[in-house]
Amino acid sequence: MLDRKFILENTELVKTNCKNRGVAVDIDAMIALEKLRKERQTEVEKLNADANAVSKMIGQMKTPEEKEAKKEEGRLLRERKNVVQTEVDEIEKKLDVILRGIPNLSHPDAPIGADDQANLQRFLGKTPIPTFDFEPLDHVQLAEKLDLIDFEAGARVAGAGFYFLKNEAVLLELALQRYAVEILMQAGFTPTSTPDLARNDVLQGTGYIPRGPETQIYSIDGTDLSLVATAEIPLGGLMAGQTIDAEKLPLRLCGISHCFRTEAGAAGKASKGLYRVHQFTKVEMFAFTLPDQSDAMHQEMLDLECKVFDGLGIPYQVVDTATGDLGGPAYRKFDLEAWMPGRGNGGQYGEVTSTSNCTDFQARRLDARFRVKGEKGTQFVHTLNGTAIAISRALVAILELYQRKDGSIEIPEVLRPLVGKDEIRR
RNA sequence: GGAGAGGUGGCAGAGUGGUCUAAUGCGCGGGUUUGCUAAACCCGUGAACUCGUAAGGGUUCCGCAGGUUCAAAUCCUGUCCUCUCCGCCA
Repeated sequence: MLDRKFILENTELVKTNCKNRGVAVDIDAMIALEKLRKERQTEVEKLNADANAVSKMIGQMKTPEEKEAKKEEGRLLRERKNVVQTEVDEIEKKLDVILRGIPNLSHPDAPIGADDQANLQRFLGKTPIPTFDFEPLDHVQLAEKLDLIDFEAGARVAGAGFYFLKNEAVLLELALQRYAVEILMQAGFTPTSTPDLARNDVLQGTGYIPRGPETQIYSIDGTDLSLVATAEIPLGGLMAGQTIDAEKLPLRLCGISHCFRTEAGAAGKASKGLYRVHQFTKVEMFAFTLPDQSDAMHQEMLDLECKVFDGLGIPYQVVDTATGDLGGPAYRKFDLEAWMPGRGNGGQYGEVTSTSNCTDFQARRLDARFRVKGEKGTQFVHTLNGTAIAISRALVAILELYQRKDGSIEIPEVLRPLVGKDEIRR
């Protein structure tokens, strides 16, 4: 959510930004509403002051008749106040809807445009794309052969999009978490394992919308809880409503959680096997920073993501996401797309991480502030998030990249001590 | 899950319908006194929004949301959280 005052003072900038992001919002309607709200609010305050004055007088009235007359006067004033107040509340609601639809500002260096492939700045990781002297299998075939994933059992138990990891896939899942957390701890991130459910107001604070036709979120019937789509949700909620000492910033956290996504409308897409599933495990970075620290923190998160994937020997490209593809909260977003030999026809890049600088957009909704010692007042913190490792997609890349001609799979070197094996073979 | 108690400023803690503009203490900031420090004494001390060039003013906030009333920290309802006891449980 953007600051109202900011929108009023920078109308053209906000309009241009909405256009760049492909979001249609009627800023002029919002400004008109805001003006109307102010007028009505002043009216409410006047009526309120008058009514309070009457209330004070009631105590001093001598005769019951005088008291009754004053009470009546007060009643009338309150009634009128309530009418105008209701009007104010309604305007406020409308304003809120518009305000929540306005996306964050965009980083000046973020490529402008809607088609995300056109003018992106990219760079590649350390590992070159491998060539195979045989026809590589995709991860579904590999997992079948080596008894690593049971999609059918997953479907029987929970429906399509669910799966059982088995055997070395489980060891890989554990190892990948340990590996990622180790790197993050060395970088000063406090590891957490988060609730997998969160209150709906926390979801909304982080910019996720529970319920509704477009939602990606599973909600628990009869409660105001939802399954989290990422640890970003509970980690953002961690500081909701809090005021942090500026000295404690930046605050680096990482969370291990299960992630649940309905993937509504995703059916039929290139989403075979583990690539697009309803549940997976993820290690997520999250940071609360001072406003002037967030750009550097964003770079730090990107560097860590690269470190994770360079370490695993996975080839990838970094994408500086174009404005039209940023979503609501992000000011700038970098994605890592790993090379997946079994994807598409002869291999394709597939998104494996995403790191966003949300500036104060989430913080405003979450009401997460900081205070500088000795200074008056508070300001909103900046929040950032980034995937350290999403197990399901990392598994796709690892299984497909590390397959050998004889059908076995080599374990990436950094994971060997954690898995306790060099290869997967039957 | 059952029974009970409770949520008030940075903290502790008073306040049970109208001078609450929230007592008091601690903490914190400043000052006086003073070889130094401490003590003592004095003054000040929350946040959000908003008006004003400023000095300063206004509105809202007693977990949260509703309700009753001319008037709510105070009464009522719901809800969240905390604590104690019982039950259940990995």
